[in-house]
Amino acid sequence: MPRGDAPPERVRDVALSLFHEHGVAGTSLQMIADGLGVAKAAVYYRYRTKDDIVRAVLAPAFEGFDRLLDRADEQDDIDRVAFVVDGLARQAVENRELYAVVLRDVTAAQLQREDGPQADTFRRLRDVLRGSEPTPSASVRVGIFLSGLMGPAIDPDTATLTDTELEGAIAGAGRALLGLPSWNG
Amino acid sequence: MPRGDAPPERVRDVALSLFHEHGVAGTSLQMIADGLGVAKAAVYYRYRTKDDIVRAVLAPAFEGFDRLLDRADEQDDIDRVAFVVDGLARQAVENRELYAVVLRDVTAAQLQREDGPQADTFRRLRDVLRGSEPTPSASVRVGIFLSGLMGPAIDPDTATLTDTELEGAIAGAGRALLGLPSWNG
DNA sequence: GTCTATATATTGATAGAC
DNA sequence: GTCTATCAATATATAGAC
Repeated sequence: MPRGDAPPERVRDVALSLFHEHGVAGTSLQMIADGLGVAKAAVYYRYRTKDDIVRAVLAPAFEGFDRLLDRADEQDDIDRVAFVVDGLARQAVENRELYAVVLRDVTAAQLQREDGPQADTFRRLRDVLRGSEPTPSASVRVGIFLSGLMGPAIDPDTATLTDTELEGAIAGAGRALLGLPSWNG
Repeated sequence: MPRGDAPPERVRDVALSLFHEHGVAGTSLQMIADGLGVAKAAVYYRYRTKDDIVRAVLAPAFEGFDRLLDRADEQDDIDRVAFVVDGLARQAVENRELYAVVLRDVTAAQLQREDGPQADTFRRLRDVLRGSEPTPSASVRVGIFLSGLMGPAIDPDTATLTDTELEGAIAGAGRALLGLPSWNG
């Protein structure tokens, strides 16, 4: 790869790390360019605005959500919630930084609200997780699970866990929270 | 109250609302001054730097945490976790915006890491909630509860709940998550 | 205590050379 | 495709009048 080359994929990687560390609003285009080792204008050649970069960084998370929800639709009603809980646990662990930004960052949340399809995806997620009994208590537990999902993934306290251990622990916690039978008890 | 008066308490209120809506990094001193209806220099007369404002806004949350932990120390071992869960649920509901910023904002989290006492408070919180069996799974569940705590409090989906309902639902979810007997079943 | 005016640095974004 | 140079706007913060 030639010197100074900054393909869109590398821009996304560097931007994601910076978004995770400093937040979207706390990350400037200069910081992204510095992280890539190029000038600002080289980044603007790939993306027209900063918002375009943010959208490109966040998009894979929503593709993951949508794929998971589509497969969940094919499950039996009884297994559906557990299927989504397990899938979210796996995706959150596999892509810790991305999920932390998507689920925590206020600027990212604002963009999501302005984007119809992404807002729909979150609605679908909440509907499925709420299950057959949409009580207020169930809505609260869904909210805790969704916003708590990335907590352990970025918590220094649980940083020593392997991906497999963390994924199992998050899935188990999600089942306990949503009143599902646990896979190990 | 005379025209243009901006006591420190009002600065904190306006700043907190802006931090909650735009994030700490996404909030400028001009925005705070505009929200107060005064010039920037009037805000600087009360606080020397923007960081000072952020610290003044976040401080009450840590005072609340510390008070709760001090009272928890006086409880029997058996009741201690439930006592902290209930207390956190109450405080999160009573001060939704503040807890959302403290528990979600990346810039706020950075300030917390740089501040020894605040980092200690979070350690104490995690230690108590983890309970007598500090397994990795317990650590994960504590992480989910702490980072999920403010999810329902700012979720439009559960915005129609009264404070009492929401507090009860969060406390119940925390008990289910941390393996405690529920107060209502 | 609050104001206007200002200083200096950085922001997102563009123009044009190479 | 990447650069330097530059734009207008905004950032934090200060000086000094009232």
